[in-house]
Order: sequence, then structure tokens, then C-alpha cells
Amino acid sequence: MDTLTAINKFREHVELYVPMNDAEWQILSPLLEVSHLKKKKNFAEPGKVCTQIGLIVKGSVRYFNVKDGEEITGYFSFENELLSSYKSFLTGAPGLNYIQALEDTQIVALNYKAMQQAYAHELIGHKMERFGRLVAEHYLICYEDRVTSFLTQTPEERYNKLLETGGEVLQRIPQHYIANFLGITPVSLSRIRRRIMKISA
Amino acid sequence: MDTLTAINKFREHVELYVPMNDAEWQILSPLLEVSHLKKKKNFAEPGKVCTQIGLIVKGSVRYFNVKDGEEITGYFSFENELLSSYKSFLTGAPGLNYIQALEDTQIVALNYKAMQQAYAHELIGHKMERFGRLVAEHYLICYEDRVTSFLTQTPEERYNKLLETGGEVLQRIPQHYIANFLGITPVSLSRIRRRIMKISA
DNA sequence: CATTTTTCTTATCTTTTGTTAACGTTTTGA
DNA sequence: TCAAAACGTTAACAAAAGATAAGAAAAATG
Repeated sequence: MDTLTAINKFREHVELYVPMNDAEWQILSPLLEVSHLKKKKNFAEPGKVCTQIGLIVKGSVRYFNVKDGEEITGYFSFENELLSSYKSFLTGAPGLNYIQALEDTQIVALNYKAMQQAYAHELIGHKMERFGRLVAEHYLICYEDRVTSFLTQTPEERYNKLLETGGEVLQRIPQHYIANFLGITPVSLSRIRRRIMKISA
Repeated sequence: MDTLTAINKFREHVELYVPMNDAEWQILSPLLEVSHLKKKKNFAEPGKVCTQIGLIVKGSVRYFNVKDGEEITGYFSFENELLSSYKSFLTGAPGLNYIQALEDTQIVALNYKAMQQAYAHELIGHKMERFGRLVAEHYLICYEDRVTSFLTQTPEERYNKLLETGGEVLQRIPQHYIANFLGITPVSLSRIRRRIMKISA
């Protein structure tokens, strides 16, 4: 995808949250950086500060932690979704997880400094703060739902819910990553799948 | 606590995130509502829209869901912490959980309309948006950590970590609530505690 | 296109958790 | 103050999940 098209995707994404006129866009757009991430390359790594928040305009990524030498996948992001190692980006502390491209991926990003510039800008600052707030609120709600699912649902219930709602993830992602995402082992997910098969058959 | 002292606590809380001068405070403070919640009374209930976000100036609350007639406690909030059924407050959709006073509790709150007024205000809007953003980011990080703990740690590890860091919760909260918070049953937590006792003894 | 590598399932065994119930203790509230 | 409710622990059993290993199928890679 060419750079202009990519950058315009960022504008579309912002406009999901706040309206943005051309004058405002002229201020924001020069702050953006377009980058490419080859499959298996990392957007973020443990021990390093994540300096960017980005929009995936093409491709997909996987979030994972490494514990006792094992990868534990926690999340995925696809086209038209934001990505960042949020805690690291927001606090400036080193991150704890990898964000790795599942396929060749194109990203339009703001670095931390540019983001702060945008927030502080006399013309677009108020609007950008609102954008930042609405984005944070959106992900807050996602996380709230996820925590609730861990507290109130069994792994099997979580998987069934994912079957209903999780379109893209289920098609494009290996099962053992999904198992991690659900908080269980791949072997356990395989057993759950067999239980469900038997019931519905 | 008298109303003025309570309201000033709200100002102190805002100033943890953004500076606020007297003129700005004169605009914000009239939007606040002070309320009291007797022990066991609900701040939020499933099926009802949570219309307020509040600061606990005295007391504490418990968040819980009811599944199959059983209460599952997901979180606690204490003095000088914000409370809301965020998803409901932010989206206007009916909430899914109870927020209930653990003791007689005093709350300084903004209702949704007042919050939107503050965000849109020509003088304090930018600052309030930033406050809202920083608060959402703060809780986003809390939730991110919590999800990670479910994915990468065993219940026993989660409990050990809570023992290290969870000061107030451990002193003031019954164990079966803590078990729920950790995603396990009270019986299971009791067994974990015995295992830990044996090792450290 | 051949060969690694990855992915998924299955089996076995162990460990942990859930469930239910009982018991003594503490707290609550009428 | 006294009865009822709530709380924490323990036991016994069932159900589920983790660990490990093996094997077949599918996909990736040179």
C-alpha cells in the first residue's frame, strides 16, 4: 500500500472517534510515520520501551509473553486496529511482552513525543485528548470484559463465546495461540473441541 | 465528613493527573454531587445504566457479578479511588454487575451529563479531556496487568503476588472474596494457603 | 518438490481444581 | 444477648486441566 493511502487510513480511524477537518489533519498528518514489519519481526520486545502507538493498515500481529522459555500468546490485532505495548508506551517503562508480525505488516504510527505534541497543540490538542481518551476507554472496556470472562466463565464457555463472536481470529490464527488467549493449554483446547463436537453431533 | 471537605478531596484527586487553578475549580466543582451509601447498598446494579463516576472519599465498595445465583467478586475499591461501572457509564448500556458498599461509604460523583459538559467546556474542556484520558489509561494498565496475570500465572502465583503487593485488600476483605478476585473458589484458596504455610514453616 | 517445521489430536499419568458437606469459630443484627 | 448468618478449614470424591510424548496431517521453506 502506498504511503498516502496508508496515512489516510489513519485519518479514517481518528474520525471513528472525533471529526477532523482538513486544517486539523494538516497539523496531525506530518507527525505520522509509516513503517513495514516483515513476518516474525517485532514491533515491541521485553526490556525495551515501546515508543510508538500505531495503526495496522495491512497485516496482523500477535502479542505474547515468554515464561520459562515458553511463548504465551495474549492477544492479536488485525487491520484497522491500533497496536502498542500500552503500559510501556504510556509510562515509558520497559515493556514485558513481544508484539510480533504474523504476516508482512504495514503500520502508521505516532511516537510518544509526537503524541504529546499533538495533545499539547493549541489547535488540535483538545480534540486529540478526546481521541486519546476515547481510545483508552474503548480498550478499557475490552479489558474489563476479558477480566470478567476469566472470573465468571469456564474455559469451555469462553471458547464457545469466541466461536460466536470471534470471526477473524478463528480463521486466521493457529489453535494453540487461541488456547493461550483463552488461558489454557493447546491440549486442553483440543479436548474442549472434542467435547463440543460430540454434543453437537 | 462534611460536604466541603469531601468535594475538596475530588479536587486533590484531579490534581494527581492535571494541575487545576481556582478559576477552573469554580467551574468544575458545582457539577459534583456528594452522596452516602449505607453498607450493603448498591452504587450500581445489573440491568440499570450506571449514570455516575465517583470518587470514594470514605469507605469501600465491592464489584461483583451474579452467575447461577452465586456472587462472584471481581474487584474492590477503597478511599481515594474512583468507581464506576465503566462500560455502562461510558456506553449508556445497562450494566452487568453490582457495585456494593462494604461499609458506610461517602462518594463525590459526576453524572454522565455533567462529565460531558465538563469535557465540552470552552475553558476546562481540554484539561478535563486530559484528566479523563489519564484516568482511562491508568485503569487500562491495571486491567492489562490483570489479564496478563491470568494468562501467565497460576492461581498460587497470583495469590503470592497479592500477598506481596495487596496490602489493604488482604486486611479488610474476607478470603472468599479474594478467592473470587483470583479466579478460584474459596476452598481452593484455602488449600493454596495451606501449601504455602507448609513450605514457609 | 522434497524435507523440515508447524500444527493438531490423542493417550497416559499426575496435579490441581471444583463440588459438596461437615465442623468449629466469628460476626452480625434483631 | 442470643440466635442466625457468615466465614474459614478440612475431607472425600469427581471433573478438569497440566505435562509429556507420540504420531499424522498440513504448511512452510529452500
